[in-house]
Amino acid sequence: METKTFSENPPAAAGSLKERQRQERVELILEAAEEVMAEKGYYEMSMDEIAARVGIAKGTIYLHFPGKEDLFIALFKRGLTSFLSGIARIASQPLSATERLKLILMQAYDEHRKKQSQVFMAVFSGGNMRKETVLKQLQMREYLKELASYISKILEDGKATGEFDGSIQTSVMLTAFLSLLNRPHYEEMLGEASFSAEELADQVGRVYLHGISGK
Amino acid sequence: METKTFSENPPAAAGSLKERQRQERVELILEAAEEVMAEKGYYEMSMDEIAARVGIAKGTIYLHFPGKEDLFIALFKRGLTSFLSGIARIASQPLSATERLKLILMQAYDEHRKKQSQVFMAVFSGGNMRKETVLKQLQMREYLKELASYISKILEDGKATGEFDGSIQTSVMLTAFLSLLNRPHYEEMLGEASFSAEELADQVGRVYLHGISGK
Amino acid sequence: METKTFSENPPAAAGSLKERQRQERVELILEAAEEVMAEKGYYEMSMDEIAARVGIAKGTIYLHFPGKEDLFIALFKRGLTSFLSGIARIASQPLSATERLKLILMQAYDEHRKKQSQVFMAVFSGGNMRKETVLKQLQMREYLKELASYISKILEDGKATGEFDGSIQTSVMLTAFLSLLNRPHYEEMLGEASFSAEELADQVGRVYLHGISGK
Amino acid sequence: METKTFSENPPAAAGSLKERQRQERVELILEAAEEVMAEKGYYEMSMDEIAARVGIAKGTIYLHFPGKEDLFIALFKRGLTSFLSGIARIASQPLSATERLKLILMQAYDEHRKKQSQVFMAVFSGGNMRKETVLKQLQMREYLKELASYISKILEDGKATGEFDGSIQTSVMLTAFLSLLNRPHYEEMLGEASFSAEELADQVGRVYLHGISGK
DNA sequence: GATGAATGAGCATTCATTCAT
DNA sequence: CATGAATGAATGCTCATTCAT
Repeated sequence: METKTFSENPPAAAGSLKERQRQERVELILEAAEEVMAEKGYYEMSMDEIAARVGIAKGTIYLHFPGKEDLFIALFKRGLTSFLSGIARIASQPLSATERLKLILMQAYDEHRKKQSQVFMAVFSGGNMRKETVLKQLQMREYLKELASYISKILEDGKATGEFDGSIQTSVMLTAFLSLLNRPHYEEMLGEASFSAEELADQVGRVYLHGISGK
Repeated sequence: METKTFSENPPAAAGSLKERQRQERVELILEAAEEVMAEKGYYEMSMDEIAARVGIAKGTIYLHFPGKEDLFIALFKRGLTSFLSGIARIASQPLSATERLKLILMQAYDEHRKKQSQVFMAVFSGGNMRKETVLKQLQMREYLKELASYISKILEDGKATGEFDGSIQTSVMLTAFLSLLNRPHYEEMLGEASFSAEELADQVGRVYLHGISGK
Repeated sequence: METKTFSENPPAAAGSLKERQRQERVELILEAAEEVMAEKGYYEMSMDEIAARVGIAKGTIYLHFPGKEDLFIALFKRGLTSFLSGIARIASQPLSATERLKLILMQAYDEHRKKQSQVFMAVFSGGNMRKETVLKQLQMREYLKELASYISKILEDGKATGEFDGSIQTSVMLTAFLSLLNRPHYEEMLGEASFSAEELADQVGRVYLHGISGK
Repeated sequence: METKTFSENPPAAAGSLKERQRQERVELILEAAEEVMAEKGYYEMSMDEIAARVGIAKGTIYLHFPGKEDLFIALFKRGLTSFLSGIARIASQPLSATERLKLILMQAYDEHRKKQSQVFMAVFSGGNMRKETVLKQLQMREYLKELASYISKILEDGKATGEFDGSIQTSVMLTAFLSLLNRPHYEEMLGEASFSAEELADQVGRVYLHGISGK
């Protein structure tokens, strides 16, 4: 897809050399921003520090992003997109709905993607940014809806096959699932031992699927 | 001689007039701060705006709180304490563990307490503040542990009576429960219709207790 | 002397009870202010701290002094007056000009009066306060002139008796003498051992009187 | 190819264009600060006013100095260094100790250097700043000691040649000399006519060297 | 008279954003 | 294009002064 129609610059067709370099730059910036964001959160992420980590001048960031908020939005989209692509892959696998949900949990808890998740989970869990900032960006909604629809689809699938309880509203199931996705950090606050991604996914999966009730 | 009665020193229970007024002021400030905090989050909550909303001078806030962080801490404690008192009441009722959890969910989703919850939920969900700020305050940990212990107690009770599945770790149950407590705002993001507190509590409660699986 | 014509208050002739108490208050405030001033200097001397040290309310200070500057002025006058009375006593003694100067030096270096001296020496050595603050107060000039005149008188006396060199202008002698009066604190900066008041007065006196030249 | 010449790194001797401009800016700021400092003292020297006088934005100052204190320290060092360089030149001249002291006095009284002297004299005369501020900066001590050592050296020289009285402690001589260095402003307070630097140096020199005693 | 809570102007400092080079 | 010096609005905080009680 990605039919970019931006190449109107005089010099050339913005071939692939320049463009590739440009994309690289953007990528580096996002990576650094992600790092800082994960370490310090939105408000303590300074453009200076990002630039410094990339090794470019502060002004250069503004060549690629109109402002700090926009950089964050990009970060968010990137994280979500990456997450989504994983979800999409999982969603399309010929597995039971149950299996697919478990895989998604595992992906969410995966340390590897942690930083990226952190960025958009931060938005989910609220309080982290001016809400307008985030919501004003309509595209974000679209991405979120896409995420929601993938999961809803799985939930509906499950209902159809009888795997899941048809009497519970899908939106509630979805909501609860999303809540559980955000790898909890109460652990650290409460001083509990951390679980591995697998363990956590397994146990949380059991709660989500079968509840905490004894039979 | 010096037959001092019990209320002559200014700092402590200084009669009731001054002290009452003082408490009122503090309350007003906290209320305004809570509002701003809920609207904009910690970093965009400015002392100026709080003062303006209360209708007092900026300096007055500093008569009651040493600084912005302390004001936040107070806010946090206030929210958590209020929440905790509800939890404590519920926890002590002669109800089944299951019933008690449901009541707690209802309390958490109650619109009335929403803003207060938001403040300390914000801390839960992280990213909102410099972690040091929050964690340096040891009492906070204590309060959080108290919350955790109330809920853990109920969970253990349930396990003992056979209501809950003894093969799932209490810490996981707890973690999942806390995650679900935070009234989800994906709703608004996803444009879904909101549920009432009762409905939400009921449905989420079902998921938490019995899972989403069909029988 | 002190023929105060301020007693026009309705209640009474502002007898001596009220007035005495009033003077006591003023004295206590000045004492505390002097202390703080000596410890922290003008700008870090806060009305709050002074009030706290006296054990009165901040507002009460304003019943006796129109403002911080005025309090300082009073402090200055008090120190200078006290110093002056010493000078006056010394000046009037039937001693040689030389002896009298030595006594003045000793008084200046006397640890006992240190705090009081510090206050007005601070003005001398400049930089400590907005110059206008000090100079706007014309009376200060008068007091300073009085100090200058006492010393000039001694210097002239000395010239008359041949004790002092008539070819050096009195104003220079005066200026140099005043400079030497301010007990130096380079000592502490330079890490030198401090002298006692006597030693210092003696040695500085020798320099001032006979110069550092070998004969 | 990258035929880098010897001056490509920004931080260090970055060529001469940028660096020169930078030094100019720093110089302008220091000059303005010096002015304000001389007029109002440390506490009433506001960053705003300095910026305004230079004609730059407030933030720009912080590009060159980490904070107000540091700006002051720089000011102090600058004044003292400048003064010291003069002293060093004088001290090394093949003149009698007496002559050298006179030259130093002249330099100190020179109107031209007045403002610069004022800054570090302000530190000398104390009261002007939180003592910690100044003394915490160890280098300051070093500079002061260097000044003291230059003068002590001259004094010792004089004693060795018999010019000066060997029975007076060098530290006292030094202390007295430093006191006299601070061009007295009692003049202005006392309304006396000011002397020219030469006259003043000459007369004060006579006092310092030979004392005020008539033979 | 006292009090001390309230005021609000003033200040140092930060940082996203701009723009001349 | 890239740079990074410059900007200036915004913010937390202090403290002399006022005034209702």
